[in-house]
Amino acid sequence: MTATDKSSVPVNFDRRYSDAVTTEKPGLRERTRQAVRTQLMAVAWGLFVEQGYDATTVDEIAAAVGMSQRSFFRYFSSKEDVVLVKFEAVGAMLADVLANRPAEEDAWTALRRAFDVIVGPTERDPRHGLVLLRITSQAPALRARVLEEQTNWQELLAPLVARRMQQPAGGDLGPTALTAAALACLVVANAAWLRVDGTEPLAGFLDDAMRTVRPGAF
Amino acid sequence: MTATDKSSVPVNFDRRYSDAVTTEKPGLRERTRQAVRTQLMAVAWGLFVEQGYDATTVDEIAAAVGMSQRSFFRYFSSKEDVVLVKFEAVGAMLADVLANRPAEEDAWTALRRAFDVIVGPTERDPRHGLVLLRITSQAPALRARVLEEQTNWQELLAPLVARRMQQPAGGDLGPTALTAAALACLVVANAAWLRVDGTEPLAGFLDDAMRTVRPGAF
DNA sequence: GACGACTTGTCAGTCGCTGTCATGTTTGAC
DNA sequence: GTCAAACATGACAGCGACTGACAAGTCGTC
Repeated sequence: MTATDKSSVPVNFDRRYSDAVTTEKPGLRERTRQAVRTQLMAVAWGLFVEQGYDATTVDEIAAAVGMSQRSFFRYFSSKEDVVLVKFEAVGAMLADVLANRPAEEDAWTALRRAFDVIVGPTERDPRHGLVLLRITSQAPALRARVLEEQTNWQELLAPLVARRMQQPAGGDLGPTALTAAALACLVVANAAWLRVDGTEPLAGFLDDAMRTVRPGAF
Repeated sequence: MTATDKSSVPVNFDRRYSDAVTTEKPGLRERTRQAVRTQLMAVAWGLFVEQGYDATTVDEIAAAVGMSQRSFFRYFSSKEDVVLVKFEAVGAMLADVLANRPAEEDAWTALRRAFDVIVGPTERDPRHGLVLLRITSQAPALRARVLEEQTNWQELLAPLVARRMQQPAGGDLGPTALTAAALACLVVANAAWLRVDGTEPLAGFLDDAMRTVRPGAF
């Protein structure tokens, strides 16, 4: 996925924030840490689905994996974070796909194709995506945070979009705006898809939305 | 920004029908309540500007107006609410202006013109808008909530946008998407404007953003 | 085997927020 | 004018998210 590092960082030196993708040689400690994190997420997710996000306390989650509440917060910076990490990964994937789209493809089409990273899985099995959307839409604070996370995607994608647009003037506002518009379409499409409980393909909604905003594109 | 409410209605309009209809008018109690609310907002705002949103506790705000913390929460449902009410008013104003734009104006242009409700005041005096943006961007949870509030605007505006678009098919997804895209442009423009500290006109940023998303419009 | 890096639990405390109860104070009916 | 219902407030207790500090382990390395 990311071509960042495999050995550039000293083995055990302040790894607290580094957990983007599962690397292969992070050392035993880091791997157990990842394992705990994963387990924590799984358990938390189960509880969220079962009884709702708000109704689930951090104490419960911690107890369910047999650790103290304090330790939970050593793995996740907040309760919201447990959900948000799922979205952070998506941002990186979007950027990756977008960067590898054919150079001659126009920005809007490339964005649409990048979104296939999200659309694809929902067609193979919509359940996971639906659960994710349902949980995030039930708690207002969480919903808000997800929205904010998507503006982070914006910053990731905008530079890649800029490369596909020929307008050196005007700063990077144009590319950012176009990216933001595309992401807005994604959000709208997701909402529509959730509203019909995934019974109609997400791709259709997304196409509708993006074609309406830019008629004539793809 | 300042919500000069329905002051167009004569002061003692309901006086003569007061016993015939259930009073929708302020009434003394409701007016003192509004007064307290306003004072609370003013004081809170001062503290936010002075020492930051996160660094200001609800206890402080309450003490500054001489009431208990408990009573603060009888006027605002949350600390965030003190800031958010400023945005709720804007949504209504946008809808109002949009509804009154000439019917033959296309949707995108009408949206741009509606945004003048926001842009206008920033040209007369950018300070208020800048402070608002600065406060809301410094606290992540708050920023997220503002973003969410803007999706509420979306629901307000989308039906009005729909009327300006000729495509009965496809449900209301198209209008919603277009509205969301326009709002995304607004957000992006605001961010750019904040980044230059208001030294360049917001209108320019907004025009750039919206023209990039829909070339050829207005 | 000892040292240092790392992890954990416990405890105490802050802050946002809520329910409840016991006081006034206001309002509206009689 | 009186009185009861309606409302506003403060005080108190409590929950849940989150944090800092400390002490007690665990584990890899030299």
